[in-house]
Amino acid sequence: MPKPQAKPERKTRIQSQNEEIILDAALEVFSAYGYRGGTIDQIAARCGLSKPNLLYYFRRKDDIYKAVLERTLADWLEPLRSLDPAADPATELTRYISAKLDLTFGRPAASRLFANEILHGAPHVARFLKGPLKELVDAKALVIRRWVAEGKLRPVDATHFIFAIWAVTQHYADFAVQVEAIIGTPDRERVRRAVLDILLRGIIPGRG
Amino acid sequence: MPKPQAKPERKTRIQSQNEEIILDAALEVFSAYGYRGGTIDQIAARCGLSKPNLLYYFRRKDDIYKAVLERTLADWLEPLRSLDPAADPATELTRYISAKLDLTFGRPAASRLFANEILHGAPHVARFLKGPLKELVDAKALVIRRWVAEGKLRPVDATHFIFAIWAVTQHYADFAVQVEAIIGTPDRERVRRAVLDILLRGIIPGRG
DNA sequence: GTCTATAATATGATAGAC
DNA sequence: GTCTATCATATTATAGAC
Repeated sequence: MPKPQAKPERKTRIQSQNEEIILDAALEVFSAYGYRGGTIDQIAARCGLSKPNLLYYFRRKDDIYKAVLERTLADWLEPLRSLDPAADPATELTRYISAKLDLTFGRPAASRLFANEILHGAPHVARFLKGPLKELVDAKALVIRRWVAEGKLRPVDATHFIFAIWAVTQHYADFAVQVEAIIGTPDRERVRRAVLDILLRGIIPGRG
Repeated sequence: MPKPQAKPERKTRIQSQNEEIILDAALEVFSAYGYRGGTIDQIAARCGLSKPNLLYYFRRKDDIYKAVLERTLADWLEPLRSLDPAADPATELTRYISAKLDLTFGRPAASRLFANEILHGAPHVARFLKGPLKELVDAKALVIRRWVAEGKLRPVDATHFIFAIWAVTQHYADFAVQVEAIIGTPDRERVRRAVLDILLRGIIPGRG
């Protein structure tokens, strides 16, 4: 959070704008080097502010990190949240996986920031994982189980299936340098087809 | 590498033993906090050596990190390497995926160390990725394509299928705190069955 | 080989002028 | 709000006694 000056005045446009610039730069730096590895100097340099000026907007390094992390969490839940129980499973799962891949390729830094946070024990988002995330996954696992019960989907371990979707899609952001080392810059449409095929062929009736 | 004293004497048992202890401690520290986040102090404290004493065995922090990373790379390739083209695909892929899961649950710190290294651009293992790893993946993708051509496996994008296996199996180590937040400590056998089912059902003939 | 002490550097954070 | 200068601390790494 930015420090409010004496009186709780409304933010100027300059302020909001600078905060955005800082958070964009912080996302790049923290996702590339980790929390400990990224420095305030780097972030300041990247957005053309002096270090003390940056620290005027965010008093401490930790505040910057929390802000950039929180900004990504909401977006992260959205695709799963919009999984519609009333619609056709094949359509919905295809849409969900495609949306996750769009995030992966469109905002790889956000994926890597989140991956880094989890990888190192989720010190800043433990509450988020055990609260909103768990609730959402539990709810959507129920949706999948209902689809299975209704015969619209072949039997599958719902929660682990969600984990598999996350793992496979985020892989192309989190392990991008490895993917690139092996196949060069991946063709997004080919990735999409391959991933949909691998994840869905076995459980969409009439597709196996 | 440990610094050889004046003459290239053979290592004493104490030396080799201490190096092992140091590398074990370093694996824990670096995998938990990242390269930058882990300190020599932490590693020294964890293995009961003084910091200068530790630096007698490995002159620089970077040397410790490289050593512990290299020690894991060979083991990481082994399961894929042993994929047998002459054997039955269903058996081989089941064995491979199970072996990966055994690594994930048996040595999660090693998985997280590697994940962290890749996540941050693979500064230390770029050559490994473009050399031995790429060669191995290319070779094993050919094996899978042959199986498909022989009708032993349904059509699948071989390389992306290997990526999917990596992603799904390593997820249980790299994102362990997230998994735990959602389902508690996972039951390994259930994970194994779920993962095998999700990854193989669609492409093993007669299993869909 | 192992220790204490310490140098050298990097980095988070603040003081105070403008 | 933004800057220069600087402090305080953490951390890598070394010197030199034992």
